[in-house]
Amino acid sequence: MSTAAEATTRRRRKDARPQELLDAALDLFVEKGFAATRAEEVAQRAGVSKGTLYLYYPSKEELLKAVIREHLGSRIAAGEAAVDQHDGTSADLLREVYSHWWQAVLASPSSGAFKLIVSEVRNFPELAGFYQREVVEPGERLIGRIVQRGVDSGEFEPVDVAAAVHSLVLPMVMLCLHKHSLGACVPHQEGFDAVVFIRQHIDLVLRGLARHGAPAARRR
Amino acid sequence: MSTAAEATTRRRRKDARPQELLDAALDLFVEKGFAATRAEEVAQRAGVSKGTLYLYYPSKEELLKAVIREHLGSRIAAGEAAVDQHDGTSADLLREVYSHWWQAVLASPSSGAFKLIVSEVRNFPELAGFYQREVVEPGERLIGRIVQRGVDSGEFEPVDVAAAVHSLVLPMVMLCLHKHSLGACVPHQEGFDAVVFIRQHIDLVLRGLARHGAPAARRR
Amino acid sequence: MSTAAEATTRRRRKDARPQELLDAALDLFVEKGFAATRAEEVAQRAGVSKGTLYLYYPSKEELLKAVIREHLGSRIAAGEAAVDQHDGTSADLLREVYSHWWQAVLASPSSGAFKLIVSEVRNFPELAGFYQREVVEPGERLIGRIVQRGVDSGEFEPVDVAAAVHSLVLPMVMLCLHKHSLGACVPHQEGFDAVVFIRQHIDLVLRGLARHGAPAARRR
Amino acid sequence: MSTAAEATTRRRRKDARPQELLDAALDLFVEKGFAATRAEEVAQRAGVSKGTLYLYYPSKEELLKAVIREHLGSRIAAGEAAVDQHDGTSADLLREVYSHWWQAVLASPSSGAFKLIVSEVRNFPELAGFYQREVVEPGERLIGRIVQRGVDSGEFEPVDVAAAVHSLVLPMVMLCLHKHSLGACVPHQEGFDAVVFIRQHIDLVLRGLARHGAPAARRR
DNA sequence: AATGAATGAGGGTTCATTCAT
DNA sequence: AATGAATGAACCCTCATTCAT
Repeated sequence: MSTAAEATTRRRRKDARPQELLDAALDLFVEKGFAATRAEEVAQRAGVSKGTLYLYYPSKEELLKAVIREHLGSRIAAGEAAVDQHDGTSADLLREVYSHWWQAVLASPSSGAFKLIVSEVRNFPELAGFYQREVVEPGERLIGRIVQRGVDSGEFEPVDVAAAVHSLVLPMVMLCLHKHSLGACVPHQEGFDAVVFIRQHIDLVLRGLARHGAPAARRR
Repeated sequence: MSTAAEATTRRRRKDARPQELLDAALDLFVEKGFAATRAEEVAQRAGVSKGTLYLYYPSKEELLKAVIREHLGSRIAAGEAAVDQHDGTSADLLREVYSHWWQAVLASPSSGAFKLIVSEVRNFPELAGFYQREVVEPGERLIGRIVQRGVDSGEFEPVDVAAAVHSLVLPMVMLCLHKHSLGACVPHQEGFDAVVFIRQHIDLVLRGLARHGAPAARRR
Repeated sequence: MSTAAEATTRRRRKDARPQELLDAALDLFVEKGFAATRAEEVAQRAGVSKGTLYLYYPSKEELLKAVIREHLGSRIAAGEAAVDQHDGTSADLLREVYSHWWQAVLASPSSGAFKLIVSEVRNFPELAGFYQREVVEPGERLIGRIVQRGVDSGEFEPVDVAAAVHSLVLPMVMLCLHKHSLGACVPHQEGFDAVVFIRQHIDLVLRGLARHGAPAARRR
Repeated sequence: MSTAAEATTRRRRKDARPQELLDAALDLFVEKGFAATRAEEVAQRAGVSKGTLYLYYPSKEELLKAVIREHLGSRIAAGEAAVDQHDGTSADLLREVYSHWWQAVLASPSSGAFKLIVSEVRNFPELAGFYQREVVEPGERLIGRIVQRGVDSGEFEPVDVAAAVHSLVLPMVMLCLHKHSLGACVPHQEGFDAVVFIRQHIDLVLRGLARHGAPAARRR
């Protein structure tokens, strides 16, 4: 093996470590909570020893913050573009962009990060500002723009936009929390499918938003 | 003070101990999480010594379970009666039962118990069954009955009742969680009032449920 | 046993703990150094468990500081009074006050505290100010007063007082250090007796200080 | 640079490694103590990596011993020759040999080795024999010979030679210790100059040793 | 020879729980 | 019943040492 290849092999492992540790940490922090997760467990799940964890993250707390940053760092940008380009109805826009996005989040490990925020903010108040800035505000702004667009075009009733946004978003977040709390404990309720529910919820809200006299939101 | 009076005072305090401990434990478990809360802190906040805590609860874990039992033990019965007796529209019934009830929950310390469930179920799976049995099922049954009533009477569209229930309930639970996580950390968002939102959310959902051709849900 | 007696028994142990811990800590810190001494060793030598140490001192470092404070806290006051009251020659005063004092120090566990200072000041610079203030300055001032008194009375040559003080004091401190370093490792050098040396050293220095033409310092 | 020159450079660096490591180790061990110094710090200060340290010394402890050997290995030989050749007064000899030698020691990094001995002998008793054999005994023998020479020649009082040697030597060792402990922490005491003190101390002791009737030790 | 990633034993500190008073 | 001193298992983190590259 050449020196370059050697270095590469070693490098490859080293480069992969932080991600492996973050993945392990997310799983365990979400499952057991930060305080109840031992640093060594995280290391073991990542396939390294206790000491190695500390080569990459200076403390368990910094590891938590890195996990949060990774999974809740701004991901809204893509959505913004979609909103700008869309030229159909606001109802379609919401159904497309929004329900797809939440399905993806729910299916991804990032869904657990919401539980982490809920469980740990009060112990690590720095997280509050980060979450507010990176998730809450851009998220509400994005959905708010869509709703406002519908109101402006006469497609929706002139509702309180912020409230409508909450009606749309809160159940989605709750689905994420549920997935990693009760949902992981009880046998799946027959007949409940989160993905189906997302669509149903949007439909219901869209019917609530629809302007009287305007055509009702189409069922697909 | 007479000896009898002293005895009475002491007795009263003694009788109050378990409740004081539960109150202190709820506060702290909700704020910091179960694992990050020290048994001694709970005792101190309840005004007793560490040892005394263990006279009333055999372990920190049992204390957690008692807290959960206290705050999430069946409270739905009252609602059931209201449903049976009501003879107005289902929309009114929903607004009444539901908005009053959630306002009460949100304002009470019990709101914190939802955060406890979300944060701790996976560490104490016994809680899952309890919560499912005592809260989820009766709660969904209650709201479900009201929605079904509206569908049956032709007041509501023939929607998927379970989905509508989730659309109604999930944001409420999320409000409880928010109150004890982010909401306790960031300065109150101007213009956001949970109680107002509850009404707005019901109105929105009721508009979504309303049968075409039927009169729209009245704004109050 | 009466309640008072009970309390007393328990209290007695509790009151004695800090001193027992300080004694154990002094021994071990002096012998092995601060960093090489384990907190648990200190606890064991004091006859308690690891956790108990932390009921009395919040950290190993605070334990070190308490040890230093205990053994190097101002003890010079007594000497001051003796100097004020003495009305014999300065040579006699020095022999009496000073050699007695150093014999006492050398025989006591406090002698080890000098080794602690030498070994640990650079890691705990707060100790420097304390030692300077509580030991170096009052000590040098005291001895300096005696020497100055002799110079003023014509008993001693008009020497550099500060230098003479160092000539007197440095070997004494060195004896303390030696006792707890080399002196604890090699078989006692035959013929070397620290107490005898203290007197010999004073005599030598006094002969060096003595004014020409004045009667030489008497040998005792 | 030619390959040959490169090889030379590398060789030169490689040859210098052990010395660079010893220098770094002395500095750090003296400053922070052996136990509180990390092997990696030593390597870093010597400009090599952690692993390289272990190519030259099999353990941190062996590094300590090498440091001690380097700085306290027999250096007294030069002094012995000076004593043999000297034909002036013993006082002059003492001043010359001794004051020069100690000034050199105090100014050199070797002064720190005394602190190392004091701090670490009890953890590494092998050091005790080495120090006794290489430093204490030859040093005391050398100074002792000079004093004895003065006594024999009638220049000095017939004092206890061993005691006089201690009176001469202990303050010097103490100066070395001071330099690397308190002296490194507190702002330099105004008016204190170790080199001046060395001369003052010799003068004082020589006056104490001087035979009555014999000419007093000259001030230089 | 040199590096530095990896290891894991070890040590400081915390805290649930016990129990003598 | 109430206390709080004491315990020791457990956990976070460090660092001497190893070894693949």
